[in-house]
Amino acid sequence: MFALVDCNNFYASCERVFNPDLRQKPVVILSNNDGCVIARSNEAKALGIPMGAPTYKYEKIFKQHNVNVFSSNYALYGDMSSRVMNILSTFTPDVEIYSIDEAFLEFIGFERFDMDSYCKKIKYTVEKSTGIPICIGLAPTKALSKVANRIAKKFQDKTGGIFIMKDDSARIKALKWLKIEDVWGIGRQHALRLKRYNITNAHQFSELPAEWVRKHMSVVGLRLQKELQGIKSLDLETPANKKAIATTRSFDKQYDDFEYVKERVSSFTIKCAEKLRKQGSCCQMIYVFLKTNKFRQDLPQYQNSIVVQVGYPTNSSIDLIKFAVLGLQEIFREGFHYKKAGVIVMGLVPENQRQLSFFSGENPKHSNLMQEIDRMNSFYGSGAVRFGSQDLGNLWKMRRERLSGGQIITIKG
DNA sequence: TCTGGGGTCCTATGCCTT
DNA sequence: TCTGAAGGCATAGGACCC
Repeated sequence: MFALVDCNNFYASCERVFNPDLRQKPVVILSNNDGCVIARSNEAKALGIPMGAPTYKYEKIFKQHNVNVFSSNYALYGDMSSRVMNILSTFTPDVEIYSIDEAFLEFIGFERFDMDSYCKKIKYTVEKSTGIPICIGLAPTKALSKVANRIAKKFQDKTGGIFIMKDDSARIKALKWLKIEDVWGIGRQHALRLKRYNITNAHQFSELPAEWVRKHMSVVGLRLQKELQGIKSLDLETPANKKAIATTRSFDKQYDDFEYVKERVSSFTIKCAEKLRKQGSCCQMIYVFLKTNKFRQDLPQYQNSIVVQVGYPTNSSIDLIKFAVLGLQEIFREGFHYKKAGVIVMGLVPENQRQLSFFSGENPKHSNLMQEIDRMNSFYGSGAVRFGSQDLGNLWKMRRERLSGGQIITIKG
């Protein structure tokens, strides 16, 4: 059996842990740059504030209904998330952390357990120790546990936040209830196509001929279909090292100056290099892109990207900046107002397995230097040590005007 | 004025080698 | 030596997730 444990309105719930006055009140959390709404409490949902709503369009509604609006505070949410995950792992050794607010639990050898009361115990323990409310869906496969979780959450009054798909008739009833566009793994495009064939719920999808699903939705769709039929096709995934690492941001304003964009790209590259070293990886390619503001169709539009082959595996910030700026010079065009740029490092190999080249390679001194920089940044705070290409005057800041006072208290040992 | 960020997997295509 | 089939690899793009 698989359980999907999902934290309710996670970011909003985190803010409430640190400020209990927010209970029963509408709360929304904004994206980076305070651009749009990325999390809402139930009260905010009831006001009709949709996911992804642009902040500026909803300011009036926020004011009208005294909505508590917060900039996102990922350090806080990450810390709360690991507290929840730690507790979950005391209930079964088989846990897959699926996202910041969700985990799959597998129960092998629990046949004699009363899963009803076991799930209640999980829910009670998490909520009591962290203050974060959760819902649990239990079913024979991962995809079905997603469905069960949805039911647990949707009908909380009846389910108490826990739903167990006990037999096949429960499975069929649940799938008939679930709209096709709400099935995990079926996005907008697939939902549109399925509806054209009069497939409107998950049960109809599960009954489609396998060849049709294979043809139109590839092996991914086929696996999903089997899962919904109750045939296990997905296992818990063990955490692997990342295959690509990205740092991309929208700017606070539009910029047309090369030096400004260069500073941003350098900073993104440094961030990527830090993430590489943290994971113990080196990259062999670096992808740089930039684009104008797609929402300003009245202005000339331009976007471009480039993959720069580094030639040797490295995680040296110094080297990577060099290559990223070379790439940027290739794609930058004068006369456009840029709104977003990003850096993605790819072709990752483990640091200790890199092939050294005779003719080119990282300066051996870099490794020690980077270690020292990472150490100082971790001690004095991120950004304590900067590179010449970065904005030394700290001119650029992400807009985070509505940060809550939530503090993380870490007790070591 | 103001619309997020970071990932994964799969397929199609073209080129090269066997 | 030529030819076609088959397989490997890189790349781009689409679809999905949170």
